Amino acid sequence: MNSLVNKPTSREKIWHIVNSIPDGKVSTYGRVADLAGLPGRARYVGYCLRNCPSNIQLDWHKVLKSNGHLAFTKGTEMANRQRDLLLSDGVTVVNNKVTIASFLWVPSLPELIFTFDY
DNA sequence: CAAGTGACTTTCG
DNA sequence: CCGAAAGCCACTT
Repeated sequence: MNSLVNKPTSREKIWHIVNSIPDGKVSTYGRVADLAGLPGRARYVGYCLRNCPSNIQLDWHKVLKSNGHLAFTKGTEMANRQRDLLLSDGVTVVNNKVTIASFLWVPSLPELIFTFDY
């Protein structure tokens, strides 16, 4: 069946998944890639977050490394910004790191499917 | 077209 | 826990 809308590009899929992460939850580069249908493309997720148009709103701060660490070196301006955004979402950040076991977003299949609006 | 570059991940010591 | 190595792939030079 024909779709009425254009196919999203890979980076649009990534942005969509990132913005689907609920407040108070986090995900990882690798998982975002998987959920966007781009397995093995964790580095590309990082690329897309760094190079996103400044006019779109993106919850980039909810994306962490696979071990829960922020992607930025502790103490850097970006790390501090990300920490503050996470804290204001209710996510605990200790030593530049989030306890993945407590805050990882694990959507059910229906929840994932309905992140897409038709 | 070849080579360098990552907001990455996993494995191994 | 830390670092190195290898795998990864889009993008830039």
